[in-house]
Amino acid sequence: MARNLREHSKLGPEDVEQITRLSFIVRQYEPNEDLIRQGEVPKAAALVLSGVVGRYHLLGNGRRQYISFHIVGDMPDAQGLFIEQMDHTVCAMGRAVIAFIPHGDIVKAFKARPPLGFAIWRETLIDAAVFREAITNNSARPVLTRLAHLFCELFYRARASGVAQQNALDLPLNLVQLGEALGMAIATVNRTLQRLRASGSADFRDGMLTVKSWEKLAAIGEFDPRYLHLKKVSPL
Amino acid sequence: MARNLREHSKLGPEDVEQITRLSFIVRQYEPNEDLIRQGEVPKAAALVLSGVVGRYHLLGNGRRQYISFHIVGDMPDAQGLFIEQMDHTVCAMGRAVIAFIPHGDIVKAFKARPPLGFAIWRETLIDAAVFREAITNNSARPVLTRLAHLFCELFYRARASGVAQQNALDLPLNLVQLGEALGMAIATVNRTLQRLRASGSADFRDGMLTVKSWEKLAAIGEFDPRYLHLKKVSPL
DNA sequence: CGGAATGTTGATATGCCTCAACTAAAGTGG
DNA sequence: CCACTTTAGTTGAGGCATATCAACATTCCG
Repeated sequence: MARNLREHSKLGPEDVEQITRLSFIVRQYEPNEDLIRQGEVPKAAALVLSGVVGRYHLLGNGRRQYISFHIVGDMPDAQGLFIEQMDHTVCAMGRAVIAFIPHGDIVKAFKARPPLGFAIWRETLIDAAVFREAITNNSARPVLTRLAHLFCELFYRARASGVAQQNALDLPLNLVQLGEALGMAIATVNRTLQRLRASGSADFRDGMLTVKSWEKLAAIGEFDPRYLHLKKVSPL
Repeated sequence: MARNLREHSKLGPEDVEQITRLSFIVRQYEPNEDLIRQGEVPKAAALVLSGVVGRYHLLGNGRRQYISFHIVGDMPDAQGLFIEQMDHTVCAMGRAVIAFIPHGDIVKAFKARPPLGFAIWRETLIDAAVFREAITNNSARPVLTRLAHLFCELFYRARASGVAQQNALDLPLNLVQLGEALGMAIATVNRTLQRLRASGSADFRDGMLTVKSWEKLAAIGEFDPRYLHLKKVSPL
């Protein structure tokens, strides 16, 4: 948690120490299991220890719209600290290990160390920047660019968190879920994935993303990482 | 500002008093004038006193993707408090009057009255909820629903802020901007507007939205206001 | 071995985009 | 005050990207 917050915020030793004093419980989730549902009132904040979690809106027809994906170190429902009722659901994409930190503890830590509160605030603000980019991605870009952009973002963030291997990333998503994130039909996801492969930029299969050429992928995805507000990362 | 924060957060008299002590400067903007641009580093936060402002991403082809619209009482760039560089531009849609409050003053106010900080934090979190809804709206809903949903949201928020007349709202947008917000071509915006009119739910023309039947409009837009996390508003 | 989940492919349909022409209103300069 | 230009909106025709549907392949698992 400290490492990830430091990826975007300045924290002193006292702040880090304060983090280590937070109480928490850990739980493992199976693929597709929900951590917290739309309408519920969270009492603790989730911190991803391993795996990938996603957030989604439930649609009228029973389908989902995935909003964002989160990897190690992310707090996918930090907004629950000050918004009582969940307006979306958080679920494990693959198997995932999650730490839950009681809201009360976090707020107490803010009082003791305001910079810690600012760092978590900042985390929620970066979250919002990612949402903004998703609006643009899904509204204004053709499917190939859209898919490439998502892969760029996830790979870049994974590199920043240190969970990506040199050029590969565990991404436990299937075609349906990719489609529900990007607003495209499953058949289109499939064909677009093949176009990406053919371009020699990236290969996604069996929940594993392999970046063949970061340059090409970033070009296809029109990816500019500044919106992530992270420290510089060498992408490859 | 106090009225709008209270629309979603509890503030004591001391908090409100603290707000009145903030220093600020006021400026009027002409339609389409930018308040702050992508890449710039804001030193003050904008508060909308009158008019409508929008946020947008600049796309490769020179077009825009509008991210959100903001009305009286909103702080459209509160995220600038903790994110140095703007990843999008904020501009006036129609004529607008804006108050700028120096970041330093706001942070000082947080130190004096933490609930005030939490209220502004909460404001940025509601912002994020609006973004999430926009992702779903633009990715998963057909054009008629999409347009109706946007109108529902803006009208509902305007009612909460007290700027809407009984059933009408000044919405200084043209078809191009509506299209750039919803990811649709201008011709489609036009035809969809006509379908809305024909449905007897709402009429938008010359920058004025008239809600003929809130029930119908909310049904067409599949609108559920809970994601706005406001106190109950009687919509009509 | 059968069944479920996931991915693949082709054929067809369609919603929306693009383009282009036209109207209407508003602003501008002689 | 009137031609002229500009801007915003409207409409129709045609095309295309993507959705939908259906069949089939593959893998996994009990």
